[in-house]
Amino acid sequence: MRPLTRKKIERALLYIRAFEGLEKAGQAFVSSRELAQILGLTADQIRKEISNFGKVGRPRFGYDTVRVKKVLQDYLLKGKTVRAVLFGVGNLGRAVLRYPGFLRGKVKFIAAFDRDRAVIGKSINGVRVSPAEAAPAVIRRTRPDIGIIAVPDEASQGVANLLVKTGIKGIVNFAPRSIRVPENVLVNDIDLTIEFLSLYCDMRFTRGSRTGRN
Amino acid sequence: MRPLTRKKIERALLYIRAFEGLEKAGQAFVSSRELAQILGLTADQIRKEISNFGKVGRPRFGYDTVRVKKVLQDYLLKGKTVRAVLFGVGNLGRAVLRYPGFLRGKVKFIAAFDRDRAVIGKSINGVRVSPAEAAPAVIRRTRPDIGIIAVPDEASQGVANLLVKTGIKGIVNFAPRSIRVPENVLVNDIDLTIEFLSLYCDMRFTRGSRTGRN
DNA sequence: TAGATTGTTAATCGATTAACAATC
DNA sequence: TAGATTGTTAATCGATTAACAATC
Repeated sequence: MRPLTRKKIERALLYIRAFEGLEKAGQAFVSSRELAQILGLTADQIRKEISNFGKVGRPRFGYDTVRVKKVLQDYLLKGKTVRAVLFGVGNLGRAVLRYPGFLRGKVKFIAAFDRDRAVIGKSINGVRVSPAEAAPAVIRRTRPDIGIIAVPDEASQGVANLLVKTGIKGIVNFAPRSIRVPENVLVNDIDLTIEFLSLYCDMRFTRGSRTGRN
Repeated sequence: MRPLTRKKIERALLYIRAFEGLEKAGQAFVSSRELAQILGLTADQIRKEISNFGKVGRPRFGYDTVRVKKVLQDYLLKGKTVRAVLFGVGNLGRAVLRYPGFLRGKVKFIAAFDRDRAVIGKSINGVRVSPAEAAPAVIRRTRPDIGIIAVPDEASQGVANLLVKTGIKGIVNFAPRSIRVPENVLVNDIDLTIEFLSLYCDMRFTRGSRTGRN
């Protein structure tokens, strides 16, 4: 199997999410056509993409929600939980720590850091906030998978440098400023302003409709 | 000029962001090579994409940060501010209302709605929280451009239906569940779990590096 | 068997990369 | 003028759509 692109990974995770919902609703099988309806994609695309993971569907029946979900999960996550550390416990940082989707999901925060005395020492959703200076030692000891940057713009590059230095290989960056990292570190930028504005611009350019980020 | 794809719109907004930063730093010109460094893209790509907007660069000098920023902004936003309404004033909703990037940016919240008595009537960052029942009337009167869904999963489709009924044509959906909308309504899904997990999966598949969502 | 639905191959489309001629 | 940097054309690559043969 060829290494998946980011886009294919995202969509595979979307399928997992859909299978989970169907499983919870007690639906044992789903056709590519029904999945397409649910996700706002085309049946062709779904069949093609799921077939990346083997012949997991059954003609005449569709996909076994429980089984295929498991196949995708095993391939993408191998049962692992993604362990994350957060920098910046402001409004956005707190919302991330309290985000209910991570509970069902496979993301777990193992530490949070801030420079503000007012939040240091507090626990948010079970995660203790430590002073930023403690970060290198904590990270070297606990070996998290990814780091989340939710600090003000000006501080983002500094945090990125720190994360890189401690050996972190993946960063989610909520700060609306590009950070520089070495070749072998992956960054996922989430800029809320761009997310909102791009939708609006797209509305004014597009004829038909498109859903999601596709 | 052909209608831009979502991806090209997003990148144009990224260029605007970069030009703003350079302008603020007092830099009058920037080359495609330097921009590429800053944004983690290639110079070729940047030149090609900016040339969509006309011959706005100067050989030997590069791009006039102030002027080119203005060209892109005029084309994409025509000086407009995007007026948004929020549904769901939980942790994530509050973080969105207080997000500092929107101030500099072109996004303005004109109303927020919730079902929880505890938050109704409060003002968050200058935006008053109204009961969900008031939404249709407020939206019909104030005509916002986009609606933001930050309610629990189970309520997301209901809010989407309400938004569609009032004539909203663009929705940012933070709920980790796909919503169904008519063809002519655009949805931008932001699922934090998928954002985090896709980065992690990508780390485990990728050889080299890639930045952002490209 | 007949029919529905998958898996796969071919065709189209858009995005990225590479190369170079145009230009200040 | 010489040289650097843009704008544009051509080549490659990946993603999407369409069509259909394989399969239960």
